[in-house]
Amino acid sequence: MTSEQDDSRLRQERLRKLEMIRELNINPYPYSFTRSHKAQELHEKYKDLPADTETEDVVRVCGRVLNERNTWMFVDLYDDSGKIQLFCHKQNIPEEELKRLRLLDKGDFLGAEGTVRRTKQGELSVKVTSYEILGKTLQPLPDSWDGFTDVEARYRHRYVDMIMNPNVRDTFRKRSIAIRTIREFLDSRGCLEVETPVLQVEAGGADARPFITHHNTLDIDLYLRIATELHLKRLIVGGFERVYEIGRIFRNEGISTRHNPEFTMLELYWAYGDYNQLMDLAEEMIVETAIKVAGASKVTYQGVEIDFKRPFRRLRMVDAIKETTGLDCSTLKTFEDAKTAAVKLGGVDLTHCDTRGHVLNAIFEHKAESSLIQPTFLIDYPVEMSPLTKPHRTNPGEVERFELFAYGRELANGYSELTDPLDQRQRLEEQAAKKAAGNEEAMPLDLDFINAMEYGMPPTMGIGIGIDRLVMLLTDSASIRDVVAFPTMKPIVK
RNA sequence: GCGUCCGUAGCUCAGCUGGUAGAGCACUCGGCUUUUAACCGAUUGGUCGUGCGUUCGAGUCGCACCGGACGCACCA
Repeated sequence: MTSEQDDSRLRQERLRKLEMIRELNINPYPYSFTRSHKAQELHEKYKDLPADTETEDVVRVCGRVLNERNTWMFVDLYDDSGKIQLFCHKQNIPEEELKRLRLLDKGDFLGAEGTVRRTKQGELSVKVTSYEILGKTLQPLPDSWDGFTDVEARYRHRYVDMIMNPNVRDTFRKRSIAIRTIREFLDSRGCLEVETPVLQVEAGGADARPFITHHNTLDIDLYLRIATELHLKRLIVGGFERVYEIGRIFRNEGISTRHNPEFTMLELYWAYGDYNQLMDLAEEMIVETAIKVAGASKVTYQGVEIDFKRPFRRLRMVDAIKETTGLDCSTLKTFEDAKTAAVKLGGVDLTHCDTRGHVLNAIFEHKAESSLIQPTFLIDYPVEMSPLTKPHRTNPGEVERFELFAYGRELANGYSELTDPLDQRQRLEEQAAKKAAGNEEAMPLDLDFINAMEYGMPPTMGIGIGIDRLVMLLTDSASIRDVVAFPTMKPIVK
């Protein structure tokens, strides 16, 4: 096991110092501190101050001590805007107070007052005349020489990760910017942000295994939602023409660098539009988000340049298959034809395929998906794997669905929503039959959803975007855990 | 669930075909210093992931287990 950051020797030492601070009648955990400037503000205000120059300007700064040199003569103080150096010298501070600095440790919070100067070395500093401790640390921070690199420890103690690794804080700021951009984009287009139930009697709207929980007084099992789709569409039925939810989704599946059991999805439903208009809208939103987060529509992800430049390529699934395998799907009339062709290609896992459409999708996933590096809308899916999607207006057996891929990964899924209640009932009954036959990922029959649709639903376009995966791409994060502040971890068994 | 790799001091790691458990950093003490110290000196710190086995002798070899990383599978 890795360190729990509780080495008793180092902690005891800090407890000893804490005791000494208290014996001096100093509160090591005071109530407030009035600051005049953040570090960044000082750097901006005094950017033209020459080296080895003093000012008379008195400032008050506060933050966390992360480094100290020359026996506390130079202290690196960090706030959430950056670093400012403190210069602590007996010339300016009473000697006994100067000595008390040694009761501090790296990691402690400190407030200081003094004048602004730039040192001979060119480092902007606060020449400290008085200081106060604002929070004593008991746990030692990781070695700043080696950094905090243990992958497991970083995720388990994310707060330490954030203290030690500025890029981690930066990633979460960017995540916030991404979500805010999307909100503003949608709000400015008349979309209404709504909230729908997390706890559901049946978990529908996607193919995934749900988490199960229990309500005590009702004495019933409930599922955590695997999608927000079915409730958002009820809102469309209810008369809201543009609704969206940025919500946590829970799926009881494997954990990997691209999957966290809980993740954040944007789902948007917009009446009177179809999947063609939706692709235009999605492009615009994603490009705007990329520019706000990464500064440009072009980003580098894991060494590969990804250009979110409009328009994104639009590629029919059957054409993607043809491009990479040479296979003409129109010659595959039946499930058996498709299976035979897939076996002939080799390397296609058909374990969960029970229809022609699923086989085509498997061929795509195994042969073509990883080659979709630049943003590409894969369009026109087989009807069998899309029970909530409107049939294609011209191509039999297909539906008006797209998925957006970038770096070979799925980012979004959208379609012209199925609005025919009779067709919907039939498709969900087929799903329910599969579920009854043991397919854990098939959708349950949500009769109330069908009932809602029987009350009438306008033509609607709808999309789901994996926010975590989008943020991964825009922040060059290799793992979904890098963009989730507190990723799911196996508990430590003692 | 399967495969590959990994587990030695608080951290980063060394430790050869089996033979006295090490280094740097951190911590503590001391020194030096009115502009950079990631300095100098000394001390402290270990059930070598756990268990069993082979052996005169195991950090090292074997087996099992625990934990982790990555990949695959599952999953958009």
